[in-house]
Amino acid sequence: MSEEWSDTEISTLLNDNGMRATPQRMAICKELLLKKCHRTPNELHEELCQRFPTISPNTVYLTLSQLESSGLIRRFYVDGQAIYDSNTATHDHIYCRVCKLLLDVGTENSIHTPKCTEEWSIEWGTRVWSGVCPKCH
Amino acid sequence: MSEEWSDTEISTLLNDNGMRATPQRMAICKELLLKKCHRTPNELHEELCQRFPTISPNTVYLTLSQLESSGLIRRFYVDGQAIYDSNTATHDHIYCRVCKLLLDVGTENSIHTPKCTEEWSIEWGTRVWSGVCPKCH
DNA sequence: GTTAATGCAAACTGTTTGCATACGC
DNA sequence: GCGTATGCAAACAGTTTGCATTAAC
Repeated sequence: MSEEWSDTEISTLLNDNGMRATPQRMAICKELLLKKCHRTPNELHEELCQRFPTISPNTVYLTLSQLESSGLIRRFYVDGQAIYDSNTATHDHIYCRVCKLLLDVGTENSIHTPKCTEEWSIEWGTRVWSGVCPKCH
Repeated sequence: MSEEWSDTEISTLLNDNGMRATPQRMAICKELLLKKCHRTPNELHEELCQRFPTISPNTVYLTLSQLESSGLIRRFYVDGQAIYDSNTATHDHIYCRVCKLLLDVGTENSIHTPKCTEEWSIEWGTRVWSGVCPKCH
């Protein structure tokens, strides 16, 4: 994936995945896909409100759900809060339960799905390490 | 930990962790601690309602929260749902997104906290593999 | 023109809070 | 008896649903 996507490329990507390229969706994709980042639905909604003052949470939730179904983003939960991650490669996270900082952790050893899951069709997985970051110590 | 705990042992365990040994809490501990299992707060509440018809969700949530603070159980989230796990050893899970089956996965390789977290104080972590189980295939 | 996306509102679920009563220590 | 735990109710947050309007294809 290139760092800079043109509107046309994003539009094509959406269409290829059966989604119409509305301005709101384009903005969501720019916000999420262009950078490898974590966002909660609410964070995204607030960011988008600056450009689309009338955008509804509904639209954000629906779009995120469709992007996830298409495999373009992943979803997991920390402290009961949904987190969408545009880094779809298998990787883990560390989470500071004090300041809520959430970081990717590099996996120097490649991550293998466990042996006993051979009969399962595993789609993805992430581990969240919980603790306290250096700053909050 | 022995498989069979006496009421006295559970009572002592609670007191040692600064909690009073009420009948409701004893029941929660018997349900959760005696077996290595996963429970949602709501599942526990429903089970306990059979013996304590007036027990409130409040009591269940509070007790679970205190047990977690004491490190006697762990909490993580699947599909936005809190799961309490009485197996406090570091281990992972596989989750069937169709039938909601949740299983432990043995970790034949020991799990090390990642290198870049040396300055963090990591308390625990679990990975949840998502996919479809053999039955639902 | 057909069909899907949007925005608004209301509903819903899981969880937390406030407070008076009951009970473990 | 002191202080925490309980149960009830209400509040709350995140998310989902229903539906009429709008806009992409």
